[in-house]
Amino acid sequence: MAASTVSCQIRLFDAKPVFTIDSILGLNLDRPGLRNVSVKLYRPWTELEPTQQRSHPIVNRPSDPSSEITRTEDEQKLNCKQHSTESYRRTLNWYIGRRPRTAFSSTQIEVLESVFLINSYPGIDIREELAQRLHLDEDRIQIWFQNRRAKLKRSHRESQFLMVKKAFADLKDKEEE
Amino acid sequence: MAASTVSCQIRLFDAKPVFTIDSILGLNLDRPGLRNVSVKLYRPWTELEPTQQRSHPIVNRPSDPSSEITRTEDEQKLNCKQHSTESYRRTLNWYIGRRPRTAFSSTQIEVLESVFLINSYPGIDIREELAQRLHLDEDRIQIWFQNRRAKLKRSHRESQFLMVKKAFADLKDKEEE
DNA sequence: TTTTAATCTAATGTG
DNA sequence: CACATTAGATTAAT
Repeated sequence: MAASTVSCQIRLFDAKPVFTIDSILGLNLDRPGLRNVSVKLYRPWTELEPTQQRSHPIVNRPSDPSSEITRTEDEQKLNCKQHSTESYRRTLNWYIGRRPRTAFSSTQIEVLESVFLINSYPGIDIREELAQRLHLDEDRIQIWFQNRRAKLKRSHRESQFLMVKKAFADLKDKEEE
Repeated sequence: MAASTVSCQIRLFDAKPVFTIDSILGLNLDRPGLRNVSVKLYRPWTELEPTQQRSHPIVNRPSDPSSEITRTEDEQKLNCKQHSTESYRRTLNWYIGRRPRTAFSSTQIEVLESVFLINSYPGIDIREELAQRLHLDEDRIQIWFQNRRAKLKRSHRESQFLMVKKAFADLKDKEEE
């Protein structure tokens, strides 16, 4: 397996890992003309092959379940983690082979929200039925419920934070009387 | 009998599928008011406390009076000008529920662009340092980089589109010869 | 009208 | 599955 060619691109970012803000600003201010230091910039999307670029399936039409996009193996290959810990590598994978964003219709959202009201942890059976009814993949249903739960939790945390904040404010007002 | 009331809430999620999707949808149609799950959003800036945390929520102060290029001319104009309409704008923003648009100073932009040149995905540590240096919230820094990446990507897409377009045009010219 | 800060959320990776 | 993050899309202020 001639797999050694894969890793070279990733190496570029690990090679020069540390730029302090000081150095960046120094580079910018002191030598404005010399900014073209041969540092490989991190612009993953500029290296996308045209063949992989999907046209623009921005709107996923519900009546067309055949628009399913299969995961490429390239992504797995790029997962070659030798000694990483850099966030760079993660984001690199996120650019390549990302599924086109699904745009749920309002009626789909309506149904999903209704179900969520009753049960925010639908089992596989319910998810499958929803998928069939809404002409969506079961994957999308599952992701939707995950994101929806996260949203609910977030809002709960935030409202709690506001309540605590207000409690403190009230306490302070009382002290001043 | 009284003790059994406690457990019901915890069991909600592993409960048997008492609700079919049909019944849920029926419920949805019959009682559309139930659908509004209005969650409390986190909008701290909408709380108009008399004790302002920031002197100017709209326009940020120029960062360093000590070591900077005197670019403050336009910014001073801005500060004066904004005063008359500020309360109105605040009310409007409260009504809309959107954070007042942050106006970065030119020096802030300069620094951000410099860092972006080197690293368009700054980690939390760099973002925090930038926030401290530029007297901005780390939130704003993160949003700025998100938008900056989107801008770069957009411009890249557009230039690619133009290139493809031109390639087609050239091809056509050749055919006509 | 154009640019871009802000928002929302689908998608992705990790643990 | 929760969680943190990112990208895509849109809104709204300049």
